[in-house]
Amino acid sequence: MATDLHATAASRLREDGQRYTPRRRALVELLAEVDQPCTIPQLLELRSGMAQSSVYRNLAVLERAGVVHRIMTTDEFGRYELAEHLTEHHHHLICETCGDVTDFTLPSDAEADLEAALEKVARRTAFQAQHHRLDLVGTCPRCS
Amino acid sequence: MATDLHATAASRLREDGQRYTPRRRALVELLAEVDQPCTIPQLLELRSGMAQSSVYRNLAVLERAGVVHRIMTTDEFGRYELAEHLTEHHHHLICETCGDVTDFTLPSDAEADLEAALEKVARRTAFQAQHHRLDLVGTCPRCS
DNA sequence: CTCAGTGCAAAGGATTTGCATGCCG
DNA sequence: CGGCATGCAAATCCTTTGCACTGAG
Repeated sequence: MATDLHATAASRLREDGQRYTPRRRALVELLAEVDQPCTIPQLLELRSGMAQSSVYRNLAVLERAGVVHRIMTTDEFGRYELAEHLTEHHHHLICETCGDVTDFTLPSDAEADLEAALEKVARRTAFQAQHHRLDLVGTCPRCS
Repeated sequence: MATDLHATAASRLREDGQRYTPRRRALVELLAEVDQPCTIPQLLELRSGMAQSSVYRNLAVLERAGVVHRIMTTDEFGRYELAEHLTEHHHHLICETCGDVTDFTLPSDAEADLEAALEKVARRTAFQAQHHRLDLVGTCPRCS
């Protein structure tokens, strides 16, 4: 599992002409452990000792290689999570109070229906869709 | 139509203890005309003569009053659109190349199915959902 | 006269970049 | 050796804020 994760990450980076350095490995490991989208400050706190600029730079490299994904929620902070190739297709619960983001999945039939509907929209509008994004915005249990 | 728009905006502001000033009216008018989420630089260009700080401040006031809505896409720019009370429920096509955002709606049955599925998720996770957000991310016709 | 709204300029804060150093190939 | 990765510090860029001024009630 964890081996697969790093092997895949390494191979993606290699294809992009990049190395899988210890810092990059550490970031991937961290994101896998936390299992929810993280801000850079959070990552820095969890693994102090890494320069802030290195975190930004390495996450940018990992994103270009398709290993991680950057999401924007409702605030200004970018959040990073492992790319869906390394996890599974999911959506987000966004708490407007504390900013926390957690994952959820839709029953596969609902997901399939949604995809079919979006497919039609893309065709109708001549939009080249790469992926969709579905979030619930509100208040998480801890904040309500 | 346009009368309704301004009347509603004015009343919402009044309830919030705010006035419907010429600048605020101009912003609402602009957003209604453009009919797609706009960045502050775009608004400034369309209606030069307004101080940048006034645009930021007035949009913040309008947002608190529920007249406009601020969305984040994939970049750092906040984008504003009229609140759904003043338009209709819709979703977004986000172009990763040019950053442009356009609206689309789902067939009402698909929308209803989606809402039912999300309702279940909210109950299951004890998350107080205020609204949902669905976007297609990809490349717009002009950029592809 | 009072107080919110406005413009201008400066401050904030997340993110990026320049540069010197260190390390892997 | 050569070149990318890293740390540190300075620079950027969107956004917010302080302050003096103006205008409506």
